Amino acid sequence: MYKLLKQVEGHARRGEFVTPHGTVQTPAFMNVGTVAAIKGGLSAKDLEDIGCQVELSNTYHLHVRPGDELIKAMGGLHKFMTWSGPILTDSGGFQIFSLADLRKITEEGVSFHSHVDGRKLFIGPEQSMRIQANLGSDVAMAFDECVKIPSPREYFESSCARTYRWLVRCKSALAAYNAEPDAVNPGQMLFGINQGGIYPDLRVDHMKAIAELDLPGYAIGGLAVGETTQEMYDTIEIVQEHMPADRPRYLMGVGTPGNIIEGVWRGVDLFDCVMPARNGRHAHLFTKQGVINLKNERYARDESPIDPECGCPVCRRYSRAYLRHLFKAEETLGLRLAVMHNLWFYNDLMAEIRAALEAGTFGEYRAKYSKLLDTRI
RNA sequence: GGGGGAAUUCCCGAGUGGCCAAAGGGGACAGACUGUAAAUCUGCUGGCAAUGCCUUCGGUGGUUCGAAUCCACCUUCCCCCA
Repeated sequence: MYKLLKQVEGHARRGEFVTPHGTVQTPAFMNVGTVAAIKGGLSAKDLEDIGCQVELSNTYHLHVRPGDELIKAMGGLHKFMTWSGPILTDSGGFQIFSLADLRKITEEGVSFHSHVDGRKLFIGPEQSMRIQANLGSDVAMAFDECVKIPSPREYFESSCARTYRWLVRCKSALAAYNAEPDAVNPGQMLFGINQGGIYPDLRVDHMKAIAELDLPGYAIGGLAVGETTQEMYDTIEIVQEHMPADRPRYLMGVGTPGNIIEGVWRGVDLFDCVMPARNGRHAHLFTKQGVINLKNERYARDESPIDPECGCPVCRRYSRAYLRHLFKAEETLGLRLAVMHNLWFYNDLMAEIRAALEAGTFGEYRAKYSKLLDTRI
C-alpha cells in the first residue's frame, strides 16, 4: 500500500510504502544483495547500521544457488539471511539481458544455461512467481524481458506484447501460490514492469495496459541499458504520467546519485542499483563533492576521511590514506569499508531528498547536487 | 686453489647476429562499471621537435654492413670440487 504524504515541485513525491515487513519512507533506495548478501562483505546487521530500508535479492541467482526450495525450508529469505525489513526480489528478467549469451526466449519462458555449472534451467512467469513465493519476499517483480538498447522497433513491439502476456500469467500464478496454506509470505505483492525502450508510444501503450491490471506497484524497466541519460530522463517523464498515482513507482537498476535526484524529480519513489556496491569494490567512492577513485596516488598521504561531510562509521574513523592502502594491499577490509560508505551515502542521499521534499527545498537541492554528485574529482 | 654458470628495460623473466625499445608475468599509474556471470574488465609503463630519431640489455674494448645476442679482458653474484 502506498500513501502519498506530499506532492511537491516537479512531479516529486514524498510518501510511505507499507509492506508486510515494515513501512518504507519514500523516495527510497533499495540495497542490492543479489545472492542474499551484499557483495564486499556486508551482513544484514551492517544493512541496519547504514540505514537500509529495503533489501533486494534475485530470483535467478537464488534459484541456481542455494535453491528456492531450500530457502523456503529454512523459513524464507528473511529468516535465512536474518533481515527482518522489507525485501524485494527481482524476477530474473534482467538476466535475459545480462546473460544474453546463455539463454533462449520462447512464448512459454526462457531457458538458461546456468552461469555456475552450465546446467539447463527454465524460468517462465509461473516459475519466477513460484521461486519468489518460496523466497517469501515482500515484493515480487513481474517476469519481464529487459531488452537492450538499441534494438529494432519491431523487436520492442513483440517483446512488450509478450511481457504483457507474461504479466497476466504472473498475476494469476502468484495469487494462487500465495493462497496456498504454507505460503511463506501471503501478503507478498506483485509489481508490474513497463518496457518499450525509448519509443514513447510503446512505453505509454504498455504502461496503460499494465496499469489496468491493478497491481500494488509499478516499475519502469529496461532503462540504463544503452540509451543516453537524456533519453532515459525523457522516457521516465513520459511514462510517469500514466503510472497510477496511488501506487509506488520503481525505476529499476538506476542509478548514479544524479540519476536518482532526476528520477525523484520525475516522480519516482523507489530505486535500486549495483553501482554503490560494485564501484565501491573498485575503490570508486561517492562524496558530497563528487566521485573519487581512492586508488589514485594523490590520496596516498591523505589523512582526511573519504568525505568530510559524511557521518558514516567509515568516515568517522578511517583516513583515505589507510583505505587506499587496504585497496593496494588487496585486503578485503578495504572492499567492505568502501561498500559500507557508498551504501550509507546512497541511503543518506535519500534521507536528504526526503527532508528536502518535506521542507519544500528539493528544487534547490536538485540544482545544487544533480550534476555535482556524478562529477569525477 | 680448480671447474662450471649467470648479469636484460621498476621487479621477475624470455630473447643466442637484422623481423628488438626488446615476449610473458608482477608491480606502478590511469580509465570503465547503472533491476551484479563483475574483489571484474580495459589502457598504459625508456626519451623526444614522435608514420621518424635518440638512449638502453653489468663495464671497457673488439669482430661485423648490422650486436642484448659473437670475441677479449674487467667487475659482481651463484654452484660444484679441493
